[in-house]
Amino acid sequence: MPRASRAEAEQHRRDVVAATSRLVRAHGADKVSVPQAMAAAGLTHGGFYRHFSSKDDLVAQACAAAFAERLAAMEDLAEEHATGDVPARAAFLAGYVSAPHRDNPALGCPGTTLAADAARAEPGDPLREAFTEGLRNLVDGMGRLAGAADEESALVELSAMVGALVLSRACAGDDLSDRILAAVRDRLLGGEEVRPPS
Amino acid sequence: MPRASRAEAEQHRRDVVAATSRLVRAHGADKVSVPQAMAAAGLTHGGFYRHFSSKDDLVAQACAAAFAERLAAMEDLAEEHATGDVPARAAFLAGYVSAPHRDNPALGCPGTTLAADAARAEPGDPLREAFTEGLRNLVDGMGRLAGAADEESALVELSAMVGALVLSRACAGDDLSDRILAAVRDRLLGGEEVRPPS
DNA sequence: TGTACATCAGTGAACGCGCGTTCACTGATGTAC
DNA sequence: TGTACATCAGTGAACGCGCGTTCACTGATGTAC
Repeated sequence: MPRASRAEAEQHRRDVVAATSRLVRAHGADKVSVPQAMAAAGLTHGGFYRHFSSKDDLVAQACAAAFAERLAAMEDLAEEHATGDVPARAAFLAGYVSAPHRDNPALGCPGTTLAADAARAEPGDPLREAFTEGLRNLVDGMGRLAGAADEESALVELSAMVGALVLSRACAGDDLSDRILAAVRDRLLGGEEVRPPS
Repeated sequence: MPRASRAEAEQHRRDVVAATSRLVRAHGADKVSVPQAMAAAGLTHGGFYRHFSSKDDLVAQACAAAFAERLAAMEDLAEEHATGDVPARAAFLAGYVSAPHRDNPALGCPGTTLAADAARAEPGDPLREAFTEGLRNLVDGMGRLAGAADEESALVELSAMVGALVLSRACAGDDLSDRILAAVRDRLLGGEEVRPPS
């Protein structure tokens, strides 16, 4: 594959970002190498620097893509439940604080999987910037889902949700893991009956 | 230093674990190398395998030490406030969900700093085991601080606290970081007046 | 529409580096008498 | 208490490996006429 068309090349770039977005959520930024990221999109590592200025650049783009994906899912959920009997907020929450989300970090919220990597990055680091912007959008999105609740409520809820996911993943396999999810889900839903999103 | 006495050697082992406990909380398990861990205790890397069976073994011991340290601090707090006018729970919480804790991960709660590493470890991994046990003890300790509240409440509170710390660290430098801490602290304290612990 | 040529996406070998781990060695510590 | 010797904590060089990054090269794509 010595020369792809511009459209193909652009698609390759998107493929690498999408694949890395999943890999990095599952394994952490440090555990995903440039050759692995390229291979996940069917390419060899040599062409990497025609698409990205550095590995940090790719990771930051992967983080932004993960947040964008999650926001899109939230928008869909808001539309689905706009006229239904189950509030969109409850559906979102029940899907978020759940065993499937715990067990599939690769497709899960980057707020739970990339926070540690963002925290360890320097303040000027592109990952830090991407994470911060993504988190801001996520908080705004939650406010919209809940019907313009105050920011404080959105921040408290999101903290509990993220903390529950992070802790339950860290002790997955132990009884405690399920108890954490159940406790936070029940408390945040306040006893509401909820059909989990499909 | 060709041969230390047994007592010295045991002290060296403890020094390495203590130093690694701090390094690993600040930078993550992957970013701390065996030579760095040994150097932090004034040793060279060659003698490492007389003390530890592998790097994973050291990291697990460092995790356990970090939890033990935190639990000891909780016990002290409980004693200090046993007869005071400020409930121990409120003092603990105010210290936990705070800018100093956010800005000093090296000495902070391993529940916030090592959860990501534990989550990415395999279920049989010694780090996973050490984290799970430490977390269980932390939950129990919170129950005792709050005066035998139900486990569900302790789990919900701890999730919110950990989530707030993790997210605020990931966007430190941005306004959002302080707002997260303030929101969770205010909500959990329910408006109580609190003197932060020294 | 054809032709000539410059561009550049992707390849695969190579670079220097730090990693976790191993090992022969040193010499003070610990022990047996 | 003194002596002889085995033990072993710590040293520093070395191992194979995978990392991020660079580079000469290939040949289809894109463009100018």
